[in-house]
Amino acid sequence: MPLRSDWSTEPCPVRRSLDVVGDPWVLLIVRDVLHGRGRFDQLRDGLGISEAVLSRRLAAMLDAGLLERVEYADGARTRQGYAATEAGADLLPVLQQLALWGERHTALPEGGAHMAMVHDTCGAETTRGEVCSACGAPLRPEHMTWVKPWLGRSDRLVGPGTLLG
Amino acid sequence: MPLRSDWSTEPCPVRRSLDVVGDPWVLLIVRDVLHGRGRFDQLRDGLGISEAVLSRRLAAMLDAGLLERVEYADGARTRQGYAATEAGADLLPVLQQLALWGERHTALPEGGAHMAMVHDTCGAETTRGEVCSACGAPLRPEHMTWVKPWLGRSDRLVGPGTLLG
DNA sequence: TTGCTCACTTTCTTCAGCGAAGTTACGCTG
DNA sequence: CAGCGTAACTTCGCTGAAGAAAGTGAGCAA
Repeated sequence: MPLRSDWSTEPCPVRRSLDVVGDPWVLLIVRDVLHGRGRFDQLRDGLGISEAVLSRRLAAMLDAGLLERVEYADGARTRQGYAATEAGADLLPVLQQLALWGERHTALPEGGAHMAMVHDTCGAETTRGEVCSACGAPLRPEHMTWVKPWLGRSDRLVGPGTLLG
Repeated sequence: MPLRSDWSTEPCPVRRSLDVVGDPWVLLIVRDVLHGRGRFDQLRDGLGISEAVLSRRLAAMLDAGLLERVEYADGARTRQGYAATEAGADLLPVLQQLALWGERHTALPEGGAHMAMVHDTCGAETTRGEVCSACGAPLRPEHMTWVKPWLGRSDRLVGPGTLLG
Protein backbone atom coordinates (compact mmCIF):
# COMPACT_ATOMS: atom_id res chain seq x y z
CA MET A 1 0.00 0.00 0.00
CA PRO A 2 2.27 2.75 -1.19
CA LEU A 3 1.51 6.30 -0.10
CA ARG A 4 2.61 7.61 -3.46
CA SER A 5 5.58 6.33 -5.49
CA ASP A 6 7.28 3.17 -4.29
CA TRP A 7 10.58 4.05 -2.65
CA SER A 8 11.21 0.69 -1.03
CA THR A 9 13.99 -0.19 -3.47
CA GLU A 10 15.79 3.13 -3.45
CA PRO A 11 19.52 2.90 -2.67
CA CYS A 12 19.35 5.83 -0.23
CA PRO A 13 18.32 4.69 3.26
CA VAL A 14 16.58 8.00 4.02
CA ARG A 15 14.29 7.48 1.09
CA ARG A 16 13.61 3.85 1.99
CA SER A 17 12.70 4.92 5.52
CA LEU A 18 10.37 7.61 4.22
CA ASP A 19 8.65 4.99 2.07
CA VAL A 20 7.47 3.49 5.37
CA VAL A 21 7.31 6.39 7.84
CA GLY A 22 6.94 9.35 5.49
CA ASP A 23 3.39 9.94 6.61
CA PRO A 24 2.54 11.96 9.70
CA TRP A 25 -0.13 9.49 10.82
CA VAL A 26 2.33 6.60 10.84
CA LEU A 27 4.64 8.35 13.28
CA LEU A 28 1.76 9.51 15.48
CA ILE A 29 0.37 5.97 15.56
CA VAL A 30 3.78 4.61 16.58
CA ARG A 31 3.96 7.24 19.30
CA ASP A 32 0.57 6.30 20.73
CA VAL A 33 1.29 2.58 20.46
CA LEU A 34 4.55 3.15 22.36
CA HIS A 35 2.39 4.76 25.04
CA GLY A 36 0.46 1.49 25.24
CA ARG A 37 -2.62 3.04 23.63
CA GLY A 38 -2.88 0.60 20.75
CA ARG A 39 -6.61 -0.09 20.64
CA PHE A 40 -8.50 1.07 17.55
CA ASP A 41 -10.80 3.39 19.48
CA GLN A 42 -7.95 4.79 21.58
CA LEU A 43 -5.99 5.61 18.44
CA ARG A 44 -9.02 7.10 16.70
CA ASP A 45 -9.99 9.28 19.66
CA GLY A 46 -6.45 10.23 20.61
CA LEU A 47 -5.35 11.19 17.12
CA GLY A 48 -8.54 12.60 15.64
CA ILE A 49 -7.98 10.50 12.53
CA SER A 50 -10.72 9.27 10.24
CA GLU A 51 -11.58 5.61 10.79
CA ALA A 52 -11.04 4.79 7.13
CA VAL A 53 -7.56 6.29 7.12
CA LEU A 54 -6.67 4.70 10.46
CA SER A 55 -7.74 1.29 9.22
CA ARG A 56 -5.68 1.64 6.04
CA ARG A 57 -2.62 2.90 7.92
CA LEU A 58 -2.78 0.08 10.48
CA ALA A 59 -2.94 -2.49 7.68
CA ALA A 60 0.05 -0.87 5.94
CA MET A 61 1.99 -0.74 9.20
CA LEU A 62 1.32 -4.41 9.98
CA ASP A 63 2.47 -5.15 6.45
CA ALA A 64 5.63 -3.05 6.89
CA GLY A 65 6.40 -4.82 10.17
CA LEU A 66 6.05 -1.75 12.39
CA LEU A 67 3.10 -3.14 14.33
CA GLU A 68 1.81 -6.53 15.42
CA ARG A 69 -1.59 -7.62 16.64
CA VAL A 70 -1.98 -8.39 20.32
CA GLU A 71 -4.98 -9.53 22.32
CA TYR A 72 -6.46 -7.68 25.26
CA ALA A 73 -9.35 -8.39 27.60
CA ASP A 74 -12.52 -6.32 27.33
CA GLY A 75 -14.56 -7.74 30.22
CA ALA A 76 -15.21 -11.35 29.29
CA ARG A 77 -14.23 -10.82 25.67
CA THR A 78 -10.89 -11.01 23.98
CA ARG A 79 -10.30 -8.26 21.48
CA GLN A 80 -7.45 -7.42 19.16
CA GLY A 81 -5.28 -4.34 19.41
CA TYR A 82 -1.90 -3.26 18.14
CA ALA A 83 1.56 -3.14 19.67
CA ALA A 84 4.93 -2.05 18.33
CA THR A 85 7.35 -4.57 16.89
CA GLU A 86 11.08 -4.24 17.47
CA ALA A 87 11.28 -2.19 14.26
CA GLY A 88 8.44 0.04 15.43
CA ALA A 89 9.95 0.55 18.86
CA ASP A 90 13.23 1.40 17.18
CA LEU A 91 11.56 4.53 15.80
CA LEU A 92 11.76 6.03 19.31
CA PRO A 93 14.90 8.07 18.50
CA VAL A 94 13.17 9.52 15.44
CA LEU A 95 10.13 10.50 17.52
CA GLN A 96 12.23 11.99 20.29
CA GLN A 97 14.34 13.87 17.77
CA LEU A 98 11.13 15.32 16.33
CA ALA A 99 9.94 16.26 19.79
CA LEU A 100 13.25 18.03 20.51
CA TRP A 101 13.15 19.84 17.18
CA GLY A 102 9.59 20.91 17.83
CA GLU A 103 10.53 22.29 21.23
CA ARG A 104 13.40 24.26 19.70
CA HIS A 105 11.83 25.54 16.49
CA THR A 106 8.06 25.73 16.82
CA ALA A 107 6.09 28.12 19.01
CA LEU A 108 4.53 26.85 22.20
CA PRO A 109 0.78 27.42 21.93
CA GLU A 110 -1.30 29.31 24.49
CA GLY A 111 -1.27 27.29 27.70
CA GLY A 112 1.33 24.88 26.34
CA ALA A 113 4.36 23.78 28.26
CA HIS A 114 7.69 22.10 27.76
CA MET A 115 7.51 18.32 27.49
CA ALA A 116 10.23 16.52 29.41
CA MET A 117 11.55 13.12 28.39
CA VAL A 118 12.70 11.35 31.52
CA HIS A 119 15.05 8.38 31.46
CA ASP A 120 13.65 6.20 34.25
CA THR A 121 16.87 4.18 34.53
CA CYS A 122 18.87 7.16 35.79
CA GLY A 123 15.96 9.40 36.77
CA ALA A 124 17.15 12.41 34.80
CA GLU A 125 15.49 14.38 32.02
CA THR A 126 17.37 13.77 28.81
CA THR A 127 18.01 16.58 26.38
CA ARG A 128 18.87 14.16 23.60
CA GLY A 129 16.70 11.66 21.77
CA GLU A 130 19.02 8.78 21.09
CA VAL A 131 21.31 8.30 24.09
CA CYS A 132 20.61 9.73 27.52
CA SER A 133 22.26 13.13 27.98
CA ALA A 134 22.70 12.32 31.67
CA CYS A 135 23.95 8.72 31.78
CA GLY A 136 24.90 8.01 28.17
CA ALA A 137 22.82 4.85 27.81
CA PRO A 138 20.88 4.20 24.58
CA LEU A 139 17.25 5.14 25.19
CA ARG A 140 14.68 2.34 25.04
CA PRO A 141 10.92 3.02 25.16
CA GLU A 142 10.34 0.86 28.25
CA HIS A 143 12.76 3.07 30.19
CA MET A 144 11.21 6.39 29.19
CA THR A 145 8.51 8.61 30.65
CA TRP A 146 7.12 11.57 28.73
CA VAL A 147 6.03 14.32 31.08
CA LYS A 148 3.15 16.31 29.59
CA PRO A 149 2.34 19.27 31.82
CA TRP A 150 -0.52 20.43 29.59
CA LEU A 151 -2.31 17.18 30.46
CA GLY A 152 -1.10 17.18 34.06
CA ARG A 153 0.14 13.69 33.35
CA SER A 154 3.26 11.60 32.88
CA ASP A 155 3.13 8.70 30.45
CA ARG A 156 5.42 5.77 30.78
CA LEU A 157 6.31 4.23 27.43
CA VAL A 158 6.17 0.51 26.78
CA GLY A 159 8.41 -1.90 24.94
CA PRO A 160 7.68 -3.95 21.82
CA GLY A 161 4.68 -6.27 22.08
CA THR A 162 3.07 -4.40 24.95
CA LEU A 163 -0.47 -3.05 25.02
CA LEU A 164 -2.12 -1.55 28.09
CA GLY A 165 -5.72 -2.79 28.29
CA MET B 1 0.01 26.38 3.64
CA PRO B 2 -1.07 23.43 5.72
CA LEU B 3 -0.62 19.95 4.32
CA ARG B 4 -3.88 18.83 5.86
CA SER B 5 -5.17 19.83 9.30
CA ASP B 6 -3.34 22.62 11.11
CA TRP B 7 -1.25 21.15 13.90
CA SER B 8 0.86 24.24 14.55
CA THR B 9 -0.91 24.99 17.82
CA GLU B 10 -0.96 21.46 19.27
CA PRO B 11 0.54 21.18 22.75
CA CYS B 12 2.52 18.05 21.79
CA PRO B 13 5.86 18.96 20.22
CA VAL B 14 5.87 15.83 18.05
CA ARG B 15 2.64 16.93 16.45
CA ARG B 16 3.85 20.50 15.97
CA SER B 17 6.98 19.19 14.26
CA LEU B 18 4.96 16.96 11.99
CA ASP B 19 2.85 19.95 11.00
CA VAL B 20 6.02 21.26 9.35
CA VAL B 21 8.06 18.18 8.40
CA GLY B 22 5.33 15.54 8.21
CA ASP B 23 5.68 15.23 4.47
CA PRO B 24 8.31 13.04 2.84
CA TRP B 25 9.21 15.70 0.26
CA VAL B 26 10.01 18.25 2.94
CA LEU B 27 12.64 16.02 4.54
CA LEU B 28 14.10 15.01 1.18
CA ILE B 29 14.33 18.66 0.16
CA VAL B 30 16.13 19.49 3.42
CA ARG B 31 18.50 16.60 2.78
CA ASP B 32 19.36 17.80 -0.73
CA VAL B 33 19.68 21.41 0.41
CA LEU B 34 22.08 20.27 3.15
CA HIS B 35 24.10 18.68 0.35
CA GLY B 36 24.31 22.14 -1.26
CA ARG B 37 21.97 21.15 -4.08
CA GLY B 38 19.42 23.86 -3.50
CA ARG B 39 18.67 25.00 -7.05
CA PHE B 40 15.17 24.42 -8.37
CA ASP B 41 16.33 22.22 -11.24
CA GLN B 42 18.75 20.27 -9.05
CA LEU B 43 15.97 19.52 -6.57
CA ARG B 44 13.52 18.59 -9.33
CA ASP B 45 15.97 16.28 -11.10
CA GLY B 46 17.48 14.81 -7.95
CA LEU B 47 14.16 14.05 -6.26
CA GLY B 48 11.97 13.20 -9.23
CA ILE B 49 9.29 15.48 -7.84
CA SER B 50 6.67 17.26 -9.91
CA GLU B 51 7.45 20.94 -10.48
CA ALA B 52 4.08 22.01 -9.14
CA VAL B 53 4.59 20.13 -5.88
CA LEU B 54 8.19 21.28 -5.53
CA SER B 55 7.16 24.88 -6.00
CA ARG B 56 4.44 24.61 -3.39
CA ARG B 57 6.69 22.82 -0.90
CA LEU B 58 9.49 25.36 -1.28
CA ALA B 59 7.04 28.19 -0.61
CA ALA B 60 5.73 26.42 2.48
CA MET B 61 9.26 25.72 3.71
CA LEU B 62 10.31 29.35 3.26
CA ASP B 63 7.19 30.28 5.18
CA ALA B 64 7.97 27.79 7.94
CA GLY B 65 11.52 29.12 8.21
CA LEU B 66 13.24 25.90 7.12
CA LEU B 67 14.74 27.45 3.99
CA GLU B 68 15.95 30.86 2.85
CA ARG B 69 16.62 32.24 -0.61
CA VAL B 70 20.22 32.68 -1.65
CA GLU B 71 21.70 34.00 -4.85
CA TYR B 72 24.08 32.12 -7.07
CA ALA B 73 25.90 32.94 -10.28
CA ASP B 74 24.81 31.34 -13.55
CA GLY B 75 27.41 32.75 -15.96
CA ALA B 76 26.77 36.48 -15.99
CA ARG B 77 23.33 36.13 -14.37
CA THR B 78 22.36 36.05 -10.77
CA ARG B 79 19.72 33.46 -9.98
CA GLN B 80 17.91 32.50 -6.81
CA GLY B 81 18.22 29.17 -5.07
CA TYR B 82 17.50 27.81 -1.64
CA ALA B 83 19.65 27.11 1.41
CA ALA B 84 18.86 25.76 4.86
CA THR B 85 18.21 28.09 7.75
CA GLU B 86 19.43 27.25 11.24
CA ALA B 87 16.09 25.51 11.87
CA GLY B 88 16.42 23.53 8.64
CA ALA B 89 20.01 22.50 9.38
CA ASP B 90 18.88 21.43 12.82
CA LEU B 91 16.83 18.68 11.16
CA LEU B 92 20.10 16.83 10.48
CA PRO B 93 19.65 14.51 13.50
CA VAL B 94 16.18 13.59 12.27
CA LEU B 95 17.52 12.79 8.81
CA GLN B 96 20.43 10.78 10.15
CA GLN B 97 18.13 8.91 12.52
CA LEU B 98 15.95 8.03 9.54
CA ALA B 99 19.00 6.88 7.59
CA LEU B 100 20.10 4.68 10.49
CA TRP B 101 16.60 3.23 10.89
CA GLY B 102 16.45 2.54 7.16
CA GLU B 103 19.77 0.72 7.28
CA ARG B 104 18.57 -1.41 10.18
CA HIS B 105 15.00 -2.16 9.16
CA THR B 106 14.60 -1.92 5.40
CA ALA B 107 16.08 -4.26 2.81
CA LEU B 108 19.06 -3.14 0.77
CA PRO B 109 18.02 -3.21 -2.88
CA GLU B 110 19.89 -5.07 -5.61
CA GLY B 111 23.28 -3.41 -6.04
CA GLY B 112 22.72 -1.22 -3.00
CA ALA B 113 25.29 -0.69 -0.31
CA HIS B 114 25.63 0.63 3.22
CA MET B 115 25.79 4.39 3.47
CA ALA B 116 28.40 5.65 5.91
CA MET B 117 28.06 8.95 7.74
CA VAL B 118 31.55 10.25 8.43
CA HIS B 119 32.29 12.91 11.02
CA ASP B 120 35.00 14.95 9.33
CA THR B 121 36.12 16.52 12.60
CA CYS B 122 37.36 13.22 14.00
CA GLY B 123 37.50 11.26 10.76
CA ALA B 124 35.43 8.33 12.01
CA GLU B 125 32.18 6.87 10.74
CA THR B 126 29.46 7.57 13.27
CA THR B 127 26.87 4.95 14.11
CA ARG B 128 24.62 7.52 15.74
CA GLY B 129 22.75 10.43 14.26
CA GLU B 130 22.85 13.06 16.94
CA VAL B 131 26.26 12.95 18.61
CA CYS B 132 29.31 11.27 17.09
CA SER B 133 29.65 7.69 18.28
CA ALA B 134 33.44 8.06 18.05
CA CYS B 135 34.21 11.44 19.59
CA GLY B 136 30.96 12.39 21.31
CA ALA B 137 30.59 15.80 19.69
CA PRO B 138 27.17 17.00 18.49
CA LEU B 139 26.97 16.46 14.75
CA ARG B 140 26.69 19.55 12.56
CA PRO B 141 26.02 19.34 8.80
CA GLU B 142 29.17 21.22 7.84
CA HIS B 143 31.25 18.56 9.59
CA MET B 144 29.60 15.56 7.94
CA THR B 145 30.24 13.56 4.79
CA TRP B 146 27.74 11.01 3.54
CA VAL B 147 29.50 8.18 1.71
CA LYS B 148 27.26 6.73 -1.00
CA PRO B 149 28.93 3.66 -2.52
CA TRP B 150 26.09 3.10 -4.99
CA LEU B 151 26.99 6.43 -6.59
CA GLY B 152 30.71 5.94 -6.12
CA ARG B 153 30.68 9.30 -4.42
CA SER B 154 31.04 11.03 -1.07
CA ASP B 155 29.02 14.16 -0.42
CA ARG B 156 30.12 16.74 2.06
CA LEU B 157 27.23 18.48 3.74
CA VAL B 158 27.02 22.24 4.10
CA GLY B 159 25.94 24.51 6.90
CA PRO B 160 23.00 26.95 7.01
CA GLY B 161 22.95 29.59 4.27
CA THR B 162 25.23 27.64 1.94
CA LEU B 163 24.45 26.75 -1.66
CA LEU B 164 26.95 25.19 -4.04
CA GLY B 165 26.59 26.85 -7.44
C1' DT C 1 -34.52 -9.90 20.97
C1' DT C 2 -32.94 -5.67 21.54
C1' DG C 3 -29.25 -2.95 22.50
C1' DC C 4 -24.30 -1.92 23.14
C1' DT C 5 -19.35 -1.61 22.19
C1' DC C 6 -15.55 -2.22 19.31
C1' DA C 7 -13.45 -2.75 14.91
C1' DC C 8 -13.86 -2.11 10.80
C1' DT C 9 -15.84 -1.06 5.63
C1' DT C 10 -18.39 1.70 2.35
C1' DT C 11 -19.86 5.89 0.25
C1' DC C 12 -19.34 10.53 -1.20
C1' DT C 13 -17.20 14.93 -1.77
C1' DT C 14 -13.17 17.61 -1.75
C1' DC C 15 -8.46 18.32 -2.30
C1' DA C 16 -3.58 17.10 -3.35
C1' DG C 17 -0.22 14.62 -6.43
C1' DC C 18 1.54 13.84 -10.87
C1' DG C 19 2.57 14.72 -15.84
C1' DA C 20 2.67 17.82 -19.34
C1' DA C 21 2.30 22.12 -21.37
C1' DG C 22 2.50 27.11 -20.94
C1' DT C 23 4.70 31.50 -18.97
C1' DT C 24 8.11 34.87 -17.54
C1' DA C 25 12.70 36.77 -17.00
C1' DC C 26 17.05 37.52 -18.76
C1' DG C 27 21.23 36.91 -21.04
C1' DC C 28 23.41 35.14 -25.35
C1' DT C 29 23.92 34.33 -30.43
C1' DG C 30 23.69 35.50 -35.20
C1' DC D 1 17.43 43.50 -32.68
C1' DA D 2 15.01 39.00 -33.44
C1' DG D 3 15.12 34.80 -32.03
C1' DC D 4 17.01 31.07 -28.85
C1' DG D 5 18.12 28.83 -24.46
C1' DT D 6 17.79 28.11 -19.66
C1' DA D 7 15.95 28.48 -15.00
C1' DA D 8 12.05 29.02 -12.24
C1' DC D 9 7.71 28.81 -11.89
C1' DT D 10 2.32 28.46 -13.01
C1' DT D 11 -1.71 26.37 -15.13
C1' DC D 12 -4.46 22.41 -16.67
C1' DG D 13 -6.52 17.91 -16.54
C1' DC D 14 -6.68 13.48 -14.54
C1' DT D 15 -6.56 10.31 -10.83
C1' DG D 16 -6.25 8.77 -6.30
C1' DA D 17 -6.15 9.69 -1.23
C1' DA D 18 -8.18 12.36 2.83
C1' DG D 19 -11.93 13.23 5.59
C1' DA D 20 -16.81 13.00 7.30
C1' DA D 21 -20.47 10.13 8.05
C1' DA D 22 -23.17 6.24 7.69
C1' DG D 23 -23.36 1.14 7.45
C1' DT D 24 -21.77 -3.76 8.86
C1' DG D 25 -20.76 -7.66 11.79
C1' DA D 26 -19.23 -10.05 15.93
C1' DG D 27 -19.84 -10.99 20.53
C1' DC D 28 -21.70 -10.16 24.87
C1' DA D 29 -25.38 -8.23 28.47
C1' DA D 30 -30.06 -7.18 30.05
